[in-house]
Amino acid sequence: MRVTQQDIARISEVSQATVSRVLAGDERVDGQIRDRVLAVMNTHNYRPDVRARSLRQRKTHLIGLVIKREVGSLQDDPFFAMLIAEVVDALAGSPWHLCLDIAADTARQHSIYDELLRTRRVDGLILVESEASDERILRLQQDHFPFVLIGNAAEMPELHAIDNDNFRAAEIATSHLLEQGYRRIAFLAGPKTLTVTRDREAGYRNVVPEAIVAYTDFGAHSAREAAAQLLDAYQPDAILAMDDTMAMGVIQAARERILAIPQDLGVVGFNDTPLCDHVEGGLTSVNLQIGNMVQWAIRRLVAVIDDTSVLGGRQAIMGCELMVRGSSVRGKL
Amino acid sequence: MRVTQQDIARISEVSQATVSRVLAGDERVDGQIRDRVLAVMNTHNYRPDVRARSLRQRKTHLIGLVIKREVGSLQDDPFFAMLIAEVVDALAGSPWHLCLDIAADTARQHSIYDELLRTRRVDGLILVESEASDERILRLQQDHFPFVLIGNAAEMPELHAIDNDNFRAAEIATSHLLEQGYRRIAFLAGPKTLTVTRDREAGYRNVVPEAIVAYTDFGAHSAREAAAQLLDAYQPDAILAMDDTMAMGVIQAARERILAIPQDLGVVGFNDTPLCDHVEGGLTSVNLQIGNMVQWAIRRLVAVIDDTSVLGGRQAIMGCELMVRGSSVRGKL
DNA sequence: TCGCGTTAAGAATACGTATTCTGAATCAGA
DNA sequence: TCTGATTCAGAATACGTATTCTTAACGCGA
Repeated sequence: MRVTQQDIARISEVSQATVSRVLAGDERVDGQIRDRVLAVMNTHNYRPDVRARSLRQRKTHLIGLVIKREVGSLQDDPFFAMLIAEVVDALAGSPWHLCLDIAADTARQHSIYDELLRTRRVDGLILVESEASDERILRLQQDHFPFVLIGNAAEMPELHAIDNDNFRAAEIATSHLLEQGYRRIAFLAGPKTLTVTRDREAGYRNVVPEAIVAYTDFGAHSAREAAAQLLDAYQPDAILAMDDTMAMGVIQAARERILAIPQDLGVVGFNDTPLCDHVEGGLTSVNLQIGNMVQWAIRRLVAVIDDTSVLGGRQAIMGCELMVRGSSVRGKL
Repeated sequence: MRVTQQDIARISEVSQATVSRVLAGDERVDGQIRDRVLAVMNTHNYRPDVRARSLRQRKTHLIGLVIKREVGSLQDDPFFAMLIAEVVDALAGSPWHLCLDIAADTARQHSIYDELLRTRRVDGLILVESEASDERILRLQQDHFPFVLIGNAAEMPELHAIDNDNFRAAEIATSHLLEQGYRRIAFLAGPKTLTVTRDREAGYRNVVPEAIVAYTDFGAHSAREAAAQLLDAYQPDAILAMDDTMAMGVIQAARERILAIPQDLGVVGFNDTPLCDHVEGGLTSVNLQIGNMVQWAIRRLVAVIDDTSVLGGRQAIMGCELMVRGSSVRGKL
């Protein structure tokens, strides 16, 4: 049988309320009694039942991380693994725990919402890669449910959100390719509906002399096909891909055409994942400081949950850094 | 304010108990009343509070997945991403949710145990890559806490566990290299304490004419260094690596030495991760059917939690399949 | 018509904790 | 010495649900 506060109280010859107070570190309880209760707790290996605590305090201390993607993309794209790892890391040692859900299709998304917040399983949500007009966000808002966005939310300044400066990131990456002497730089973009796609495309267009853009789905496979078409139709001498996984697809397409990297084709990705080191000579990529973003998001989310007054604005933009490796460096021509 | 069973009861002009019964699909409640209550639930958008339910039923419907690795290895090694993805997938649509924790150091591991099971946050645990003499397992056993192992537990047949046939897997991979004409085949092993390492080493030794073994930590970086030493000291013509990530390290080391793959060096990995497609010509790898393992583990865990009589033995061994790609095929010499 | 078994819903309770309410004891001030 | 404030711990309650206990109504056989 499980040992409860009632048991501890009986053995310590105090009331259950006192045990609870000791547990909470209440100053008003007498030192001698406190020590006695603590000792009993210790010998009986007591730990409070989080289920009862959740009911009473109306707080589960669980944070939901909801990713709107195919479950399989978790394997293909290290970005999400990085994200999850950072969340786990940021939560380590805190009283908070992670509840993870991933789904792309709308029906499943809705059931996740039902399960996670309407039943009050989690205290707050972190949303990743939501679209601008995401109907889920409206539901969360009208339910007054605590949540934080990772991704662009410029159109809704009342939301708590953190994002990269994707415009600038694409500018920097494109400029770098120009400096390296590449002239026909194509942008292999993600789905057109995502704000992250639009932001980067805008940054790219702002710098490039002549824009060549192709939209495709995430993943190495789609990227490979799209890159093949791009290469055949436009003969670009460099491709900026939406992420490293797609850049790998680009590299595969280049191999098939016996294009040497970086001589014949410069390639740059995003996210600075471990994939970059698996490319011969290294893959140039934009580091988006996911760790910082996640830390901000969690700090903010916890503050919202605890109803702490939030310092600063509701949105933040994280800087980024171009990690130059072999795939984009051929020296000036 | 949140709508509760009490509210539904009041509006439907029945007792709270009846509402609860309707929710449970209790046959004994009158059809007319049931419809009325359901209608009220619907219009008021009622969903039961999972916190109260957890307390009452002594069940949180949360499953903990505990990975004993550095948090960072989640990014480096797609294996864990695959594992997590499979768990999420297997849980989708079920009443169960995933609580994820990752940590390598012992202190943090212990606090995870405190947090997850002694406070009854989760109903059961899935453990991955535990060592044979893992002290955590003893604690779980004496607490009678439901858990399932993914990994070898042959020494403890009373545990519920599922594993690959790692002996056979290593045999198959090694035999394949022999068939391809490789003669000096080295095994780049993981930490010596892990049973998975020992099992595979045994399978390898069982087939190879002359054994060359090096132990190292997981991850591409350690593998690269270890492979470099291996190549310089023993001039093997093929290397069997513990996983695909380590195989990538091997490939890097080979590149530095201008060794062509597969001509000068054959390489085989484990796990059949997406990394395999990122290698020129493809990386040969052993597919361990993680999906099947995870499904077995979860089915079993849920059965143990629900105290359902378990059919079949307590342990199962999953088959595997060698996915032959370019990195190990040079035709017979 | 009486009594008993059966059915169906309400009343009451328990799950383990945090917190408010209550009361006894102590202490300070006059 | 008495009064009122203060301190500290116990009693009581609530959180929202599931379930056991209880009771009222009904049907059926004698």
